[in-house]
Amino acid sequence: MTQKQEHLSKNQQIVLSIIERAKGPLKAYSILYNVQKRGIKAPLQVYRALEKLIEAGKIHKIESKNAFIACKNSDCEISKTTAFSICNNCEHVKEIKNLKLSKYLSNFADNSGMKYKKYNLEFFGLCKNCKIKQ
Amino acid sequence: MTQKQEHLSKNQQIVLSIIERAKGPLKAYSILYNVQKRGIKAPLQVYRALEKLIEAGKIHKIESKNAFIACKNSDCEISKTTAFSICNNCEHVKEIKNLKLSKYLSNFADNSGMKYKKYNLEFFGLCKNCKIKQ
DNA sequence: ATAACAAACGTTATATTATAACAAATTAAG
DNA sequence: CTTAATTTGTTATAATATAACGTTTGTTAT
Repeated sequence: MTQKQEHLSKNQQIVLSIIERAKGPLKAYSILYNVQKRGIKAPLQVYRALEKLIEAGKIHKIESKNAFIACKNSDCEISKTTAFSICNNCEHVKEIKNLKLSKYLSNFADNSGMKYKKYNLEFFGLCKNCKIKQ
Repeated sequence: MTQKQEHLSKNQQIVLSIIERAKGPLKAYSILYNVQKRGIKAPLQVYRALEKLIEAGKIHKIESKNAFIACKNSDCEISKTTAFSICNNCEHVKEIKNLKLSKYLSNFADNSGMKYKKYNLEFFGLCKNCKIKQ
């Protein structure tokens, strides 16, 4: 029962709620714009909250987009292993939850003698909808 | 024999040669600093060269670091599928060339109906050297 | 409760990364 | 050659992210 169920601070809660309500990944300055009515005025306040939320596994950063998305994988406790599918057309992003994939990658070892504790995988392609339309 | 053996322009050659000589990934503004003696004066000249070099598969962007590294996988013709190992301590970055891994990921399909043509995978951990020292 | 410490906050300034817009020069293709 | 496409040079500016500092709030141990 020693869940890392962090208590979230006020700013962290505000930022998280914006990200959770969003349909897709949000950029930091777009978050900032959205939370100004709630008293958060400066970029740094947003970035600090983002940092903590990432540590807590509540959100992930989509590196190729510099954007942030809520974690839907409730069982990835600290979620150091992430995979996303990204549509090149409509920009839709979805976290991939696939046990085989995550096992495969978590156990991956090459001949470098390096053991990996963390990875981030971003797949790109056309989503079902956009494939039809084109 | 229809290799996409692009002719590289002057600026593209200059930027590529800097990246190829480097021991690790280089940041755009560090590249800029390195090529100023060769007549490239502005960020945009560097970014334009980087863009073309990525398209040509000569270099890759390490998204988590906003840095650029030469492609050592001579057989990845356009290299839309990339994997890297990154040491969290010494920051050493190495492109992973592993046929099983690339086959596995290239063939990966989840239930979303999305077919992936491109991916980028970044593994994090401690390299052999840093593991010993700690 | 309160002292001691850690975490979060607010604020200003600034660093870092990346692109827009436009005109001139160079290169490739018919 | 000449037309089209690409690359270049240049200035300005947008977008993303962190440094530094002092204050406030929250936690823990006595």
